[in-house]
Amino acid sequence: MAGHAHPRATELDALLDRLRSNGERITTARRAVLQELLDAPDQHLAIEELATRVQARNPEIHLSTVYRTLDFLTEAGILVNVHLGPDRSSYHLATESHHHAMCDGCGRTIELPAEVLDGVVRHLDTEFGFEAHPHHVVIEGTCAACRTRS
Amino acid sequence: MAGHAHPRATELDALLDRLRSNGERITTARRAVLQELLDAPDQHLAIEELATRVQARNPEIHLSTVYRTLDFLTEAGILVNVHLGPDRSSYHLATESHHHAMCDGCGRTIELPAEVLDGVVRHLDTEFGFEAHPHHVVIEGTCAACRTRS
DNA sequence: CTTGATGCAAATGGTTTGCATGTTT
DNA sequence: AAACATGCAAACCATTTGCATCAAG
Repeated sequence: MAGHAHPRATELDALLDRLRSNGERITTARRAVLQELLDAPDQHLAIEELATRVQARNPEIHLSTVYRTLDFLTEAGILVNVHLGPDRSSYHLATESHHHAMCDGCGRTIELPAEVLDGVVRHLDTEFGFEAHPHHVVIEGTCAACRTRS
Repeated sequence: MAGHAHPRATELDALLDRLRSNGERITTARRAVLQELLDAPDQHLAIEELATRVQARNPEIHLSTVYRTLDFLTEAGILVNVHLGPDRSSYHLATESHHHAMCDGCGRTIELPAEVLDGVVRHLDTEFGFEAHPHHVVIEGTCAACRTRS
């Protein structure tokens, strides 16, 4: 089949176009940060790790720029910040909302579809009049692998 | 009815007894921190707020001691640390596990019984082999009051 | 008296900011 | 050329730590 040569590049371009059409500028730092996030296996990266990867390819990008870029992209609605715990702030693309099952043992994270909380959302509405719009909720526990291991 | 004079004092004593029986020392700082937490309306306090209240009654207690005390009590299993967001770390008593509905509008928190997540827990087990033990999960949304206001 | 907790002050470290310079449009 | 992003270095600020002193058991 022809015409799907670089899926990552395509995704990146789509994001950059979104910025452009909002009148925002495309810079090396913004491109690099998005690129690394797209390339990351599960697309979740702690700031430190992200900065390391960005700087591996673009040593001129200063850490403060990474922070500013992250803020900018979050503000622009392209990224989302998830708090996996104290000092475990991580960013990923703001695609559909989803949740996280985080293993206490290995620290790994399983992505869960947004629907896993649908029941709870309904419950909160009828019971408390609370209109929940949970994004990136983190649920702790032990993953299958760590479970058998112990 | 006689004999229930100071419920708070009684609760405090129970906690202190727990420490004592573990061979831990009872100090002014520990007593003061627990006292403030017991006195707080919803028993959730950010560190800064907690420290302010503790020092209002015991000016000699240094901020670093508050930190050390919080760590100690958490280690001892008497307190739990909840992360309501970036820079919104708060502590409360480790009674039964429960969860939090946090309003984006007013920042207030509703306490939810642990059971609201039972369905999810079951789901994660059967679906992913993930043994969830969620403590103090935070679900964002809009509370009833803020809902009508807008 | 012994062990461990505290006050204080100094260090730490992640994040933010001011400003001059370089880029994007 | 104008507006904005970046590099750099310095400022910030919550949290931590070393050490001499004090208090609990």
